[in-house]
Amino acid sequence: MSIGRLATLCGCKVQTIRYYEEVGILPPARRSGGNQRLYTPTHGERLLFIRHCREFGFTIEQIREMLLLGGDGERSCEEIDRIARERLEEVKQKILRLQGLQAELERIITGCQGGRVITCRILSSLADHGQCLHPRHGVMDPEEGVGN
Amino acid sequence: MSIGRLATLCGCKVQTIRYYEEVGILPPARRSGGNQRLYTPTHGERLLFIRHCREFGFTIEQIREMLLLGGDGERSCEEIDRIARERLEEVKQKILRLQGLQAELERIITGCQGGRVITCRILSSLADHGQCLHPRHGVMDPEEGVGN
DNA sequence: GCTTGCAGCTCCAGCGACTGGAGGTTTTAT
DNA sequence: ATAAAACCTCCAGTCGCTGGAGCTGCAAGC
Repeated sequence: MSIGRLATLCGCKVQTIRYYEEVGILPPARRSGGNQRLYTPTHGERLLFIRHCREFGFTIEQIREMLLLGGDGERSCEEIDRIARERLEEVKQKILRLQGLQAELERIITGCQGGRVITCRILSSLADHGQCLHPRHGVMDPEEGVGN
Repeated sequence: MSIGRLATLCGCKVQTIRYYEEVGILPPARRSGGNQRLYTPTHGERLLFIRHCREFGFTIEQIREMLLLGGDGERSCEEIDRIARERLEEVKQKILRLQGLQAELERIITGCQGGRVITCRILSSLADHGQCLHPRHGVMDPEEGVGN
């Protein structure tokens, strides 16, 4: 199977597949006489696993670890469980964070009565920390705004 | 006011301030004889506005636009309102997205009974698209997992 | 006046997970 | 045989910082 076909089947880009090979989570493919990659269904399965993990927001390092742990079928799945639970915790935290943000944004947008910029409550809310109701000011995570 | 003092007051790093100057959202400061930046309270206000916006997840480009629009006090605040509402919509979408993720992660974690890796339901769920209940498979945004 | 040490300066590389492009080669279809 | 599409490698760019190297400025204590 060519790299293009694999990309189509797995719903990702050709460059992404080469990137996964480069960072070592997808094993190098056999090459044709003209140096083109030839993939097996096994590669396809692994790539689908990787893509699915990425959709859940696992990092490449977490995926690498899971693939390593998954390689030994007799090993306890404790560690896999831990990684997944860690990710779940992150997701929950981020939801809370965003819900706070949503409330605050709604508050400042509601304040704006649609006049001129000089009296705009959105701008003044953003300018003035005194008006800020935000609970964890300045300690955001790097994916959603400022990370300190 | 030195750059270090400004950084302390605004709760950000010295490098961040220099970065904002470099990308043109914070005007260059007057320099001392020894070429060190000297800031005024006006700079401080602007920096606080920027930091506050960043905590809400506005991009540098959105902040640039808001600063530009805010510069003319007589202008209608329609555009500011639009930018803020766009951001609110993004936040709402991301919350929905993450809630789906949370449900799915909880489902696959619950499936794992803590045996050996070879029978681990977390791994098989991640490997098998057939088991995937995820609604918007493969169309995630770049901040939370895969973006296509 | 001299040293010490922190704070500042510029320039550049790196983060994560890709993405896109240049410039060349191979495969495939007509 | 030829043209188009797909492939190859290598490198730069994305975003918003962050950290480091290697230098200079400045205030305080002796």
